Amino acid sequence: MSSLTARAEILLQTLIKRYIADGLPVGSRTLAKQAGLDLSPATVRNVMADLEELGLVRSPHTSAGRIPTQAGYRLFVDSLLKVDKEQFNAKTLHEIEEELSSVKDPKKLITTASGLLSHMTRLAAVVSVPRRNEKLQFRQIEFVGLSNNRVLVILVTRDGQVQNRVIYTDHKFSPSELVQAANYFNQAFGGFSLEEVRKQLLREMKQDSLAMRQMMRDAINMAKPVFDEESSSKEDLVVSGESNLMDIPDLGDLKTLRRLFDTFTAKRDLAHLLDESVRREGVKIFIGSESGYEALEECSVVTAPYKMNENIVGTLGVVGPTRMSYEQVIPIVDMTARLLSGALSLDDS
Amino acid sequence: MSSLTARAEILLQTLIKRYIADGLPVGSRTLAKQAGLDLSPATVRNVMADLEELGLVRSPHTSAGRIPTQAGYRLFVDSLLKVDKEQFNAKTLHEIEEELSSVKDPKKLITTASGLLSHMTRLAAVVSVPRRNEKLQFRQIEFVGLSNNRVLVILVTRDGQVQNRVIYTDHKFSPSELVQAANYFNQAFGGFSLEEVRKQLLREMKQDSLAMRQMMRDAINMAKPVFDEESSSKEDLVVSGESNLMDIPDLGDLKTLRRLFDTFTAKRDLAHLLDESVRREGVKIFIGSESGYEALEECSVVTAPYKMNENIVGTLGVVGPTRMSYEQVIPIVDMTARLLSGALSLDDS
DNA sequence: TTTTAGCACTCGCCCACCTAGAGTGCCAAA
DNA sequence: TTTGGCACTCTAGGTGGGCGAGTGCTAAAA
Repeated sequence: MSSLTARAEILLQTLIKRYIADGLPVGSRTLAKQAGLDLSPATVRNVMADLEELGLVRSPHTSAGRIPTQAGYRLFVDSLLKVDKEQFNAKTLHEIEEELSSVKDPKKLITTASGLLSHMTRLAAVVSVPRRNEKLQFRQIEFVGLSNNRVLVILVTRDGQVQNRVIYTDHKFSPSELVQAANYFNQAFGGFSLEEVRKQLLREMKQDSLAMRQMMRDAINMAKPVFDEESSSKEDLVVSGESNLMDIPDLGDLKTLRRLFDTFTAKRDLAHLLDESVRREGVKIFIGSESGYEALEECSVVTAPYKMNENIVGTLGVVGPTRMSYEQVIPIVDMTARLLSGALSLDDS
Repeated sequence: MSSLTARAEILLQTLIKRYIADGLPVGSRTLAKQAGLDLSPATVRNVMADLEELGLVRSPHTSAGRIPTQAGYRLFVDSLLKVDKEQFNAKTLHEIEEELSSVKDPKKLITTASGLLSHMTRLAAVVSVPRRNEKLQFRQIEFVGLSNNRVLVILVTRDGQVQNRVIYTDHKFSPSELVQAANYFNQAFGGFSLEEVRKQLLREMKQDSLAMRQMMRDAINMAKPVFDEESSSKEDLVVSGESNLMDIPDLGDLKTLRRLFDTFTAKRDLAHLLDESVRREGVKIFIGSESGYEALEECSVVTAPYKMNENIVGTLGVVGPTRMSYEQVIPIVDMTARLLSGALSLDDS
């Protein structure tokens, strides 16, 4: 890739900014005035011809101006775009921070973050709900007998998260049996991480030594499903502000919109996309078909991972038209990820 | 309301059916052929003029055929429409029944029902999640101490539903204190309905007799929030298949669609609408502005309440264009409500 | 060599106009 | 009361011309 002349870069940059601003193809005349380079339209035309040859811009038809191609956007966000981290004033930032920190429940926190994101960007927001962290410490288990040989198993972690599930047993347990089983279990595994507990359970079941009392065996059998479930629980997503996309003229096509909405509902593709972003810190951008999903062809996705106590646990992002204001969206996504990380980490004292 | 002649009724009925089928205004020529009455177009025109005067049909413009008005639809569903309950074959019905009864978790049952509904009708489906039934029997409460004076309160009802909440206390409780408090509470209130428990709690707190031991007081104070919460917990909705509405030409207007989607997201208006339907058994239909919500002006809503052990606990329904196939939608909504009732009631043995 | 002015050309958009077709309302006859 | 006939109305869709925006190219200027 031969590097562009400084002039070409400036022109490309102004073209893209202009196009992002009003969505109309930009002509040489406009561009010449806008760029502040004191060039004639004719010269600009020559440069545009070069850019077109490089595949960075194209004209929708002969007598229209130029619009950026996907490659053009790519170059733009990679090297032409200077993101002003301070761009949204400290006041707004503070409001957001407050709004987030006022929410106690982690699940609600995710929803709130998603809502904020879509509200600020006026685009669709996606936040991945972190799968339950295996590092969490096991605190307590509780068995509650129900009718018909059913037992309600309640699992509590050290930070106060609760998971529960009804299981079926092969015979009826008396209340005191259940209490005993729970006591045994709590003593045996208290303070372990969920991961360790599950591993240990597997081991115990394999051995199944004769020395093991029936009661312990029951306790383990009853508890096992709850510990298994969480590991198989697939990551979920919270989506909000989808309908914002209906106001965007670029996606005016009902067909496109329909596929987009179906993607949001199915969530599968989006989940994959967010997963991509989970590995590395910082904002990541998928432009058009870079996402690899047909439904997102006309869209860009801006994502950033968020952390909980220094571990990346999930990703958030927004989906909008390729012609979105990256300048504004990027810092918003970035900050929201940071603030969410902060809010999530605070509580776990 | 002067009653229509039999002929007028037949014509109106065929007109509406025809219009529902292909969405085009129906002219006198077509209608004359279709109705099987052996009338000339001219005669039909006369009748149409009468119907127009009665406000049952209207023409979009001079040289178009007629389309039903809201009042026309009303009359149609009220007295002209014969719904064939047997219309969808027993096989389908069985499949649905099986799909529903294979789901154990009540929450998932709601989601599944919603999905089925939208899939079968190709419209948007709404199912209200029943607010926690106050008639439910209290079974057990559990207090789990967390860090920083926080206590996790877990409430279990007889049928195995779990509600939990973290509360802040003014001092740290020892594990044994928490166990004692829970024991006291469980003995005092076991077997009561949630409603009774809350009432009783209020009474106890008012008295606050000196004779009351500190431990009981603590127990009551800790438990109270959980019992209060549920009563204030607003009814929630599960919506699915919204994007089906994007395929419907009647709602082609992006503006309309946008408002509709916002309504689905906000859910408030829909919840009210479903509430309307909760009082009386059977299918209820809101046509166009009858719903009272502007966003639903171009839509009809078909709802039916569902039960759990003979008590109506929620409502389900579909939202679609006014020009929907009531003939098909009504029995689907009806059957789904019945089947959901069945599936919900089975489990609570 | 680079930049600029000039010019012919292309294309999309808008508007005005037209026509065909569908359907109506009304009147007079059956 | 019903019907055929007829004049009328309105929409959808197609056509053609003018306008404006913008281009590519060429030749002259810097």
